[in-house]
Amino acid sequence: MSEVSKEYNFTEVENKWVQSWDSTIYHFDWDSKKPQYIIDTPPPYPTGDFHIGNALNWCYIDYVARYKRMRGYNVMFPQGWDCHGLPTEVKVEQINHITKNQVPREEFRRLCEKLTFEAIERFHKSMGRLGLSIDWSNEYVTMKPEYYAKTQTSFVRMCESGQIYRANHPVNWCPRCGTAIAFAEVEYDSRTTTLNYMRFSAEDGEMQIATSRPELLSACVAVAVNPEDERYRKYIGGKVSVPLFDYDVPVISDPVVDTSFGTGIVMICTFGDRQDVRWWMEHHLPLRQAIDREGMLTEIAGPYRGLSVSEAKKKITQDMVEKGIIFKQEPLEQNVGLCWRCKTPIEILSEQQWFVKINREEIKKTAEEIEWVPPHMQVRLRNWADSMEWDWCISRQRIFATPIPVWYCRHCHEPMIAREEWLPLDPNQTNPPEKCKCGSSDFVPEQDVLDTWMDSSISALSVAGWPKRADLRMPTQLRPQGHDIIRTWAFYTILRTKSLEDVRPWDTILINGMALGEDGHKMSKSLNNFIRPEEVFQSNGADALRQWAAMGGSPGNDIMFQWKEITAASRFQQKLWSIYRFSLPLIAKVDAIPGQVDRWLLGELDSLISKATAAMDAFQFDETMKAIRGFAWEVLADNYIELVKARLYGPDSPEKRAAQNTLYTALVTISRLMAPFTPFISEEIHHTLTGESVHMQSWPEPSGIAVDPAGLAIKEIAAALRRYKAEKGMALNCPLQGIVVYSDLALETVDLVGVANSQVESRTGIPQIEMRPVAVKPQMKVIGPRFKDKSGKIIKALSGMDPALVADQKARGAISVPVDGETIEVPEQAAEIVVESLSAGEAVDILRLDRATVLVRR
RNA sequence: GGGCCCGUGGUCUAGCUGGUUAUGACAUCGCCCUUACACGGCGGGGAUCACGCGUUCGAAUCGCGUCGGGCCCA
Repeated sequence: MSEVSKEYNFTEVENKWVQSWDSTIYHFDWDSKKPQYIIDTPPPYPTGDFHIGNALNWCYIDYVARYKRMRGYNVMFPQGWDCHGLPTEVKVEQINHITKNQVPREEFRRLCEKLTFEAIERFHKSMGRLGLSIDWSNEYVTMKPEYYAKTQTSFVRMCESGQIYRANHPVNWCPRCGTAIAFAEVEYDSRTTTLNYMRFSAEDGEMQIATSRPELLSACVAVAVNPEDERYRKYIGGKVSVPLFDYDVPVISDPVVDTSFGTGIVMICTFGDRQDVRWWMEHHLPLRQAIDREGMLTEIAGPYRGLSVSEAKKKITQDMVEKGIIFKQEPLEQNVGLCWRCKTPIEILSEQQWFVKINREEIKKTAEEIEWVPPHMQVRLRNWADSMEWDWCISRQRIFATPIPVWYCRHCHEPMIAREEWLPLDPNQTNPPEKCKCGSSDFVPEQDVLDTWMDSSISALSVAGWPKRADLRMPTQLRPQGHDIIRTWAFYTILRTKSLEDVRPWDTILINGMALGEDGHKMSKSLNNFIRPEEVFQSNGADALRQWAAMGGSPGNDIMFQWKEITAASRFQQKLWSIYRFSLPLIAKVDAIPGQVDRWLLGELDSLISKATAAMDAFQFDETMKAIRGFAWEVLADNYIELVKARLYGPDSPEKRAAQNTLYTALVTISRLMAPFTPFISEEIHHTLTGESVHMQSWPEPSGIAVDPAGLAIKEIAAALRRYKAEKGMALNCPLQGIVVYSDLALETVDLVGVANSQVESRTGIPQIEMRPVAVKPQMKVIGPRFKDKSGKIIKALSGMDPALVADQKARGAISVPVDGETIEVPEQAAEIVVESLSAGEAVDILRLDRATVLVRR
């Protein structure tokens, strides 16, 4: 018991508990009668580094999980791993010095899996060190057959219900990666290109058009002008000839054409940009594909066939300048779409791909059924939904991903979609056990694979038991995630859950901000503001990092990482440790009747519990921690302990036992309130005091004790005496000649004697000194609502009245205020009187407090 | 060009269903080693709450506008 170290040794304590905790207490109980609280935890991409941002996300989830468990919920805090994806493929190629086409598909996939498993292991270690209460019995790994069977099942079911289809449709295409990508994977960057002015010959005269993409000339399918544009009205409905390639295209009109851009005439190609796609669909134009999957020009480009886009651009421009077709060039600032992965400019190609239908209205409606924390984040999802123009392209031309369970009949070309009972499967490894409708059993496998978001967008369903469990636990209760993936993960999850099971995925979505570096920029290796959680574990421990995550800012806002916050957290832990170290040999869990000061402390503790509970229910972790810190530091340590020290050090008595028990209660309660935030130090304290794990306890309930005003008065007197001594330059333990406290609350003196180290006399009534009202202080919140627009005048009049007169009237219950010649009666609460005391030459100093007056003999 | 968010002492931050003494941390200044803690205690200084207009008896808080910053998108 007396072996408590002076300094809190976080390394020793945290390592001890990491090793001895039993993680099965965090397992979800599928048969429990308690209300369920299932968390749809983000499955991170494990091949990356474990960084502060990950830690922040998980801290938020862990606070909620631990709190809800303590509140009596059957909590599932599962963890998944979103494995598939191009970054892993690239890494495997680098590590093994191969390209994916040099080894068999299966072999390449195996290499990717190996790398991923190793990465997951590293994450496990860091997560354990962070003290997360994860339910590892519900871990999922998207690259494992038992998970991707679910992805495939979802694909098959959505095909059956017509929500997934295969079609020739424009897609965003990365020529370098050789794959289709979704809008969510397109980044934008501004580049300077050239705007070329060129001549097209029309039936009567010529039309001058401006384009930044002359290499797409052979893909030109129409020329458009604004119907309001007087200059070109006569051409509408006619034809023009495409130069160099010499074929006719129609001149159409469309109000979207910007008359002030270039010449006001636009060349429509299939496809230069998204606007081209819109026009192409609206005006039912033909398709002329001039670029192939490798980013080379096709045969319709004639002599330019086989050139890359940039080579073709150079060559065509040069030829047209020489022939006088291009007559003017100017620089143009333009935003171009890039592949998020390799930053190559994307092209829009028309491709045979698989698509998921997007029902914007249904998604937005479902989003409304979900509670968004903070609420404005829902707007981002709505805006994103409204900006979607085509369906979600889900096929990818990659290897490390969930295979699309489809074959094509070599004879009739009909697709054969796998049956659910055949899953999981890779069509490249197995043939369908059935013949095609046409009778043939000769099939070509689908080589494309599914977008990785197809895996992770069923996370909520998966953790809730889909598709096997008869008692599907949908909706889940909480989705915690960052605001950066609202348009992807949140959007796709809502879409898929609604499509597959016609329910919302979650009751609540809690959005966290990004972790910023100390320079205020998003934490990244390239900016060199990158902090590893391990650094903090080493220097200050996991509890300190967890406190930073809670206190750094309110949820939804970006949170800057700051070492000084970590230091402040450590100091608080040290403070708590000192309180604990002081208390341990003195406290006891005994029956005792609390005195005034004890009831003040217990009342404050009650209000702390209420405050913390309300804040936790609203996911306000910063408020909760702040309230706990404030209580432990100011209320408990600096005031209560200082007041009761004399009792605790003194001989056994009912008063001593009351202090012992009160302090014990406060410490146990604080350790429980802090358990969700700082699981290690809370456990150390709680376990030593009670012999039980804090993580098996329930959340504290208020005991219904109100703050005792007498106790509060004593605390204020003690503070005033400390201040008095400080001002007089006395040591704090310097005895005073004698103290008399006057208060109607009949104050107990036991603690005041100790804290002042002096004789204390307690009297009721008012001391024999003169008190003079010197000013009137109008109370706006009383006057304002009652007298509305007259308030200003009343306030002015009140302030100008004789303070003695007002004090007199106030004592009688109402105050008459002269305003504009009439007299208005205001209630006595409308004014406070500022009083000055006159010591009248007496040999005492007077300390005037709200609840007491203190005379100190000089 | 559009949407969303933000702009509070030197720095970071809370408050923002309107009520006059604006929260906390770090930093800073003065005093104090008081039998848990100097990683501590006590006391102090420091903010026209970005700017302008408006609503209101009253605005950090509500509305409009301007400027500055961030994120997402076109």
